[in-house]
Amino acid sequence: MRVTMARKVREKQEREALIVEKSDELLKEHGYHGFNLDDLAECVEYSKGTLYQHFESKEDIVLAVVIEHIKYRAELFKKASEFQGRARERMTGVGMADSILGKLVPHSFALNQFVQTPSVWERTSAKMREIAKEMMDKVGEPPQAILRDAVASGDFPDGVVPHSVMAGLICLAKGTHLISQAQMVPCDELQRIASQDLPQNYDYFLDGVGWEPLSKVWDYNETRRRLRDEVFHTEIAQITEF
Amino acid sequence: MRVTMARKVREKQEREALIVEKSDELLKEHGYHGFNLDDLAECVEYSKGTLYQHFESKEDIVLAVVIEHIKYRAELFKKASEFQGRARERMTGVGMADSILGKLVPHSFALNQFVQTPSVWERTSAKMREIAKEMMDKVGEPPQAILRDAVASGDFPDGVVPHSVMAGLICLAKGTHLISQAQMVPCDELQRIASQDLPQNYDYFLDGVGWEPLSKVWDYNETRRRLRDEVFHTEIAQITEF
DNA sequence: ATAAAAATTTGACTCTCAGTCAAAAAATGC
DNA sequence: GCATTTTTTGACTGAGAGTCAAATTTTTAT
Repeated sequence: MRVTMARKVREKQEREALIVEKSDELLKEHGYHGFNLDDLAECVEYSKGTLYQHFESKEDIVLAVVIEHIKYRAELFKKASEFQGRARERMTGVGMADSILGKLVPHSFALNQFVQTPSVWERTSAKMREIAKEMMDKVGEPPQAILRDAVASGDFPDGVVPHSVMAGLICLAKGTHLISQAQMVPCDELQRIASQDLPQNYDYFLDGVGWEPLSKVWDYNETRRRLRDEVFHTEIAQITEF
Repeated sequence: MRVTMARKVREKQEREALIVEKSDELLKEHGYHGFNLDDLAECVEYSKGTLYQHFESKEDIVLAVVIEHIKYRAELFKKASEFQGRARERMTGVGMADSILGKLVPHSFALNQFVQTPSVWERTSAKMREIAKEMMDKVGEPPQAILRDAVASGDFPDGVVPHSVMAGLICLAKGTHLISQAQMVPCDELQRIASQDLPQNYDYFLDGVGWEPLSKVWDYNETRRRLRDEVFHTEIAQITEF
């Protein structure tokens, strides 16, 4: 039966989406330790056994939640890269997208990191890991396209490896988000400063690389203002303070 | 009894050190999920009940292990900050210390991050958290001293907030180490590049900040060579490839 | 429409493991 | 050497991940 099959597949997908959605809520509310499959089963109104029809393990469910966050991140990056402006402005937009994600889905980065802990990762299914990797590639596409444009337009300095710059930016962003959620830091002011000054540090780094136009001849705060109004209007409206 | 008491305290400390040491080994080998207290009890040749005389929970033991890593990090930072040279050279040494730690104790950063997951952190004892925070302060001291020197010597540019720079460096380093241990990244080359190019990215960032002497007038690869030979000789000897 | 067959769902059950605690053992004091 | 205090022990409890045979639902065949 063609029709029946199609409905079944759709229902299965819908239920899977429901499980992931409720898991995200439970994880957000109770953290990983407080998250258990008996509660989840009750919450989605299916038995525990049925959960195992969709996911191989508890960790697999957590990875599915993380994949949703990655998907959202890829969307925001895409939007940033479509901004009309110089390549460096668009890369600034990518950094801003990350900041926005950190505010809209605060548990996102820590959960992402957690699920990549070797002992957690190895309990996820190969299928889910595959999807996660594909989704991560999608995240990488916009920044890579921007880098290509930067090189093509001559804004990017000779002798600098584009991927190295991307690595630097991504590491800077990742480190910042994790520091801002950290329980202990090498210096008390650090936490407040880190998340607050990420845009500034982005500017420093790109100036150091020599990516034109440098911040002394271009007002990137103005760029960020435009990004805020023109690109991330909807997202920022959902954040109480920005 | 004075003498008896002193011996008892010492024995307790020694046993605690043994538990932490063996836990570190077990965690390194089997990861967090494969690490259980029955195995640990057998390994240290004490019963499970005795473990609970020293630590409030499994997570408390993990935090104790992380504290040892932090202690080692503080030592390396201290050594770096005592290098004879310009402030920026010494800060470069701090970055190098982090890279060395990442190679000598590869599971260190991921475990550090893991223990700070809210649901793990809240299961640790207040006492252990206190020690962790004190140790973290020790980590922060050398970089802060270097920053003070940089400002005093005039190497540090006006109008830049010193702590913001420290935040940037720490975030860059943290992000890099976590990326290098990550299971999924936005782009395949990233992982190799990230850890390999951290010194380079450090230079870019500090150039962007405008911290004198800039890398175009000073050879920081030479600085790193000197650090390697003069400061981190012993540590680097323990690493197979650097 | 009905029965047989196939697919899906269920929750009681197993097993592992963190954490407890009463009893045993060891250390201390007199 | 005996009584008291301190320390150690490991059997036990409870929580929760993962399983699987039985129950239920859906599909197919007649």
